Amino acid sequence: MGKAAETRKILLQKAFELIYINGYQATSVDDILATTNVTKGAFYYHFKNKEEMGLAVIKELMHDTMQSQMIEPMLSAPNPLDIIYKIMHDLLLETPFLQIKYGCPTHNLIQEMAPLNENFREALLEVMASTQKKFETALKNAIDNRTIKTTTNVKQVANFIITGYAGIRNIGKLYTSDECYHLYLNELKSYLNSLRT
Amino acid sequence: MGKAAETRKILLQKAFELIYINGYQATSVDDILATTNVTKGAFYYHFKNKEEMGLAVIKELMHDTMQSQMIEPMLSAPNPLDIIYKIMHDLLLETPFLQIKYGCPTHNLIQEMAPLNENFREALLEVMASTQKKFETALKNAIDNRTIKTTTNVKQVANFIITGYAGIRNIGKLYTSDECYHLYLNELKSYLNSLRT
DNA sequence: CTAAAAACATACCAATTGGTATGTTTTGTA
DNA sequence: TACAAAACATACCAATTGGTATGTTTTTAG
Repeated sequence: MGKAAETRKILLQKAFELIYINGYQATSVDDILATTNVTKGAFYYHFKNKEEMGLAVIKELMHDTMQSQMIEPMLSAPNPLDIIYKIMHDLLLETPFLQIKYGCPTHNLIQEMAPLNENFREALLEVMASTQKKFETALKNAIDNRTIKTTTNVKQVANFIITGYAGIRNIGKLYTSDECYHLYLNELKSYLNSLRT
Repeated sequence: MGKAAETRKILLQKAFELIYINGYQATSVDDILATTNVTKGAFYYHFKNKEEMGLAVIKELMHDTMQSQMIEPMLSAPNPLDIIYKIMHDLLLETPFLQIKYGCPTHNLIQEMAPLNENFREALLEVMASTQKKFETALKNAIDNRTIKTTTNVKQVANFIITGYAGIRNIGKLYTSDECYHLYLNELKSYLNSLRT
């Protein structure tokens, strides 16, 4: 990677981290510059404005992260239902970067920016649409496996599962322990079992 | 209500609406003043600072609204399970003030403010804790009714249901139609049925 | 090596922010 | 009615914001 591309990557990475903690609007360009030792000239050389940078964070960083966090486990699936549970479990309890207090970067951004900015909404929609597709594929496999009922509405169930994750990342912010995560995971397991043949 | 109390109420109500649309941090005191024809002097007579006003919105407005939207339907419950579904249905599809695009005021504030400000977190936790208690009571009634399994973990199920609502209010922001709400409600119905004896 | 383009650095700016200082008006009460 | 306190109004301020103008340095291509 060239030096310029490196600078750009550093900016995106640090912006991502700050946005995760403080939100997009509350993260100032100056904040990003202060924590990267990059200057304003460099920033506005790489990005037309703050919005373009924010969109690049979604399209170039979050999209790929989401994919690698979903695709890889989803492919090596002996039992799709167990894998779905494991993904949720690992995402909630075994991913140190993601903290209960700060929730999920993607759903934070959806909550804050989707209503405010159409470009953000569309970029985030793409991230979530491709994630949902992965779940739907896993569920189709589970149908073929005869693991779950053939009458299962895979789109509906995938939507329900993702919705639950988005929700617990929200509710979790109210608490100071991971108890509610465990509570959620237990009931998720029951729910997933209710799908079985 | 005295005139001063009226002014205070107007400020809280308009602040609530603006915060719902734009978020707490993005809603400036000047915005609130401009849309209420109240002056800055009056604002800072009624509230020590912006934070105190925000907390008053939660404690004096949102808490009561949430209660009346939950308690009343929850009490007149012939079948608790059906009532839970109806509450969700009405909240999502029959409450004009709440728009898909802007989600739910409470969960918006949780997402934005809980990690940033301990006072907000605690105030919001109280709102959600009392809401969850209502659901737990309804579920206990459903157990006594023999509607749902006696082995049901009411706390866990209540948490799961609320979590789903928080989630769909988040995911819904990505879309321009209420299709995903219907999708969610359909699967919620299936899930609730899976709880039955 | 050299010129031009890419990459970065510095200094600045107008607008907006939450908040304050210092008033004036209104209201309750003796 | 008198007067003090409550309620409100106006003018200001320092800090922060995203962004720009105008540089200098570093790469790259011929």
